[in-house]
Amino acid sequence: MDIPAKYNPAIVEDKWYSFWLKNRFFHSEPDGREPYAVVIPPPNVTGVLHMGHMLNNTIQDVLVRRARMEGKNACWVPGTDHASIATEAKVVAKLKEQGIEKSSLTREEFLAHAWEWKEKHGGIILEQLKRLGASCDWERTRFTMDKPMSQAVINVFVDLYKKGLIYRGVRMVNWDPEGLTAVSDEEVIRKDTPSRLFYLRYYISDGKGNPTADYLTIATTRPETIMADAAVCVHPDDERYRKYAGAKVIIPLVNREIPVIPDEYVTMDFGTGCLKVTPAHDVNDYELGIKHKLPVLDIIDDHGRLNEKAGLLVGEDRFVARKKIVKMLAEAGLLEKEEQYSSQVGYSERTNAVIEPRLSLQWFLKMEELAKPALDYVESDRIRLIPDKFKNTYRHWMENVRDWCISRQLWWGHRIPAYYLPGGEVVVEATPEAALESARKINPSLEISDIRQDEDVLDTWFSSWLWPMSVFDPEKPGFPDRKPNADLAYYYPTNDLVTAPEILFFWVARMIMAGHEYCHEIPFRNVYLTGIVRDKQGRKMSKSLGNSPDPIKLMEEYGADGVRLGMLLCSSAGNDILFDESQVEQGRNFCNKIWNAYRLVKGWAVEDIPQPETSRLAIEWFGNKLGSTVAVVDDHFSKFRLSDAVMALYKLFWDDFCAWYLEIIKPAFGKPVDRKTYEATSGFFDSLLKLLHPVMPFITEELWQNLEERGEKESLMMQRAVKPGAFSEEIINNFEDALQIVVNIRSVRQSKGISPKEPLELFIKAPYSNPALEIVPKMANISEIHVQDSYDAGQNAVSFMVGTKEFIIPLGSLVDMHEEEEKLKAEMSRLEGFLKSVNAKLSNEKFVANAPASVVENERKKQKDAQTKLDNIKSTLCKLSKA
RNA sequence: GGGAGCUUAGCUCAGUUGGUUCAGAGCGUCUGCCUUACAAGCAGAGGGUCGGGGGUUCGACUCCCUCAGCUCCCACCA
Repeated sequence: MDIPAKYNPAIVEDKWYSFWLKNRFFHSEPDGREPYAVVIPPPNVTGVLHMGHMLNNTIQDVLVRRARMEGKNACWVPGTDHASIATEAKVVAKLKEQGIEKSSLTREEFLAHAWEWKEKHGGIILEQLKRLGASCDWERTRFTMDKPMSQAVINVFVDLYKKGLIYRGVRMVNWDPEGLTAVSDEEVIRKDTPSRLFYLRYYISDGKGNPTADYLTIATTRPETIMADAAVCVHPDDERYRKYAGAKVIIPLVNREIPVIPDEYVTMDFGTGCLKVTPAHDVNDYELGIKHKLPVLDIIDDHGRLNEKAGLLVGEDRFVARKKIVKMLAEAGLLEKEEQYSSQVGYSERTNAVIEPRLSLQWFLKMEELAKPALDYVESDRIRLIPDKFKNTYRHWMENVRDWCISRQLWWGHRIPAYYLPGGEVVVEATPEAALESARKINPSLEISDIRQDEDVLDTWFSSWLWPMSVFDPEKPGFPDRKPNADLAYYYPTNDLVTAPEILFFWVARMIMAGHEYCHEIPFRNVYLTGIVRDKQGRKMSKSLGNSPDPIKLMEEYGADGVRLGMLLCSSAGNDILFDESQVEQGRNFCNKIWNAYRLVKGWAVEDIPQPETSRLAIEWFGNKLGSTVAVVDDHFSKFRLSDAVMALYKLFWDDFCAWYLEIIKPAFGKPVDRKTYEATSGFFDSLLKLLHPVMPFITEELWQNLEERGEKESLMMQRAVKPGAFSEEIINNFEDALQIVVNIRSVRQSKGISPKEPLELFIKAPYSNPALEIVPKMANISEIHVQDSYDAGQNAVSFMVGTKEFIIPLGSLVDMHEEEEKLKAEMSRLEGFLKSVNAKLSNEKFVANAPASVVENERKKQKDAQTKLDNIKSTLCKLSKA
């Protein structure tokens, strides 16, 4: 035999992927068929494939390939995201390695570097997806900063601004002192961080700015911000501090007077019940400051260092300053005590720097109006979240939505199309020329050089929220009334979106908003939320932990199909995935199983000889089994129960097809197979390959191509899917009863140490008729089957039951009759107990009255079956005791 | 502190309006096999009082309450 015993994915995968590409099988254009569209969650343009991508894209590919085989016009649009902050951080780091500081470059120079980086690394992740077998329409590959895509972003900004939904305002933002940009609330990760709580003395002023002997003690974790204090706040009901109403205290070291103000915000039993209010550096304090009209003093600069307004420790980093000021306070006798304290500190998701709450001028998008219809779509199930538990989370977020800070102090991204006039006025237009025109309405003498464009770029998500529209028709977003182009009209709304729950709000919710605003439509019908891929210990896989396997290496070792199957087997929607290499190993083993089944069938000589009855029976059974399993698999897929669907296919192939069907029809070694059986088997193989193809595209294509002569442009991926077939439960049940008999006989052999080579006889109590019984002799090495009224227990025997029937195998001296008797007695008492509970149920009038008829009927059947079994056992026991 | 969710076999998970012989699957484990498709394999077996307690019901893994443990989201007491 010249087919190797082990499947080698390496030599197969490249071959077929190139073949698919060459024939443009992935490409889609609008036509008369029903469309099926999926847009990829665009990965970071400079990213590399990680396990999350593997899972996500495997699922998308399975869905897309299935739709394609169902005859739909499937279109999976790939692309990448410019990921402004992440990419800019990478470019900055790269430049630093080369000894170039970002600050030494102009915007244009920096962007030139960034584009160069993008051109060099931008394609990597998409190339990696090809290894996985992703059937994306690569001719439609998009990048969020492509010219037309960018234009869409700008147009939308202008449109929303003109609708009054975008505004500029001073807000407390999450400042990332490392990335030197504001980040959104969602990009801040709160982590329990051990810190210290310092108790500081603020002496009461005598009214002339001099300290009295009396003082208030406040607790703070941020002593370095005392220079920015605007007040000390106490609870109005706090007896301890009532007498200080209207008093002033003196900030330690700084010696500036600030008022003591009352506010319910203070928690009396935390710390000392006395709170220092620092409006510029804390969100709550800022709110308090507005309420009590306190002055705002900002003492921290962009880099997180104290600025000249601090007066003390100018130029020191905030954390260094903290240490130093504590020392100074201690030396001045103003530090009462300090204690360990664990508090929630915000960290930047991108740079991991401690977030500094900071006041700054930013662009915001009003969310309330946009959120309302987006919530309705999900509430009314026009958009389905899978699993639907995420509806709750989604609702909670949409009902408490806050305005979206959309400006970022970066260069890599879509530059905000706002232009400032010398007089400070702002105009927002899509182009500098249009801006000038608008500006001239304010001041007719202006020239283009007089207006200055905003330096900031837009949040990345402000472009990705248009993705499902702009990949098809970049002109459309920004112009709600324009007619969609042919692509958008045909593919939109898309069908399924597969993404991670962590970006449900970042991305999914906002796409729904944008879709409503600009297409008056939903962007997709189903949102399948995958789990987070974690390692065996439940830790999220991440580069920093180093606990993530390299997907490319994994595919090299186990094959893309093996990895795909491994990922799918353990992925139920919304649940996190505890990744273990053994799952991928299982996938590889399954590939090998398929490979060897093919090897077996392909190795047979076919001759025109009579078909054995056993083969006819097996063919009849497997045909029915296949029909029923396809229905089950389709049902699982329709409910996005992917791992169940895949497992059903796995068992159909491994257990039903290989372990039973092939073993039954397999001719003796060296003997030919009859033509009828061969052709049926070949047909089954064809169906199985079609069923498995969406899950394991490479190996199935390879085998399908070899199964028969194929045309030059024929491909399995373009074949029609196998439809659920009509099936007879009776045929399936009869056959599977026969299989159960085989299993029981094998089990008897194993437990009694009888070789499979030693033939045995089987006795069945009449009446018994099951056409499938014919397979038993071949599969269990039974020399004769006797169906007769009674079995004379003159010789020792073991028995077993399948259904309610009893089967007996005479074993002579091999069997320990005492042991058999004990076994039967144990079974008898179990059955008696069971019967008792069934009888109790049936004699309960309430049960008979209240339970549905079918349930009662079933109890009656249980009763009858149990009774039959019991009778059988009793009569056997009786014979045993006679013998 | 508010909200959501989870807890079923050694591991990962199913269990679909409360009712089929319903306590399941895969992997792992154990036993016996290198039986010419496959040891990445074949055959067989064992394994759980469904987190604890209470309640509703003729009937609860399933519904309610409660306790314990875990996860996530939101808000944050400085």
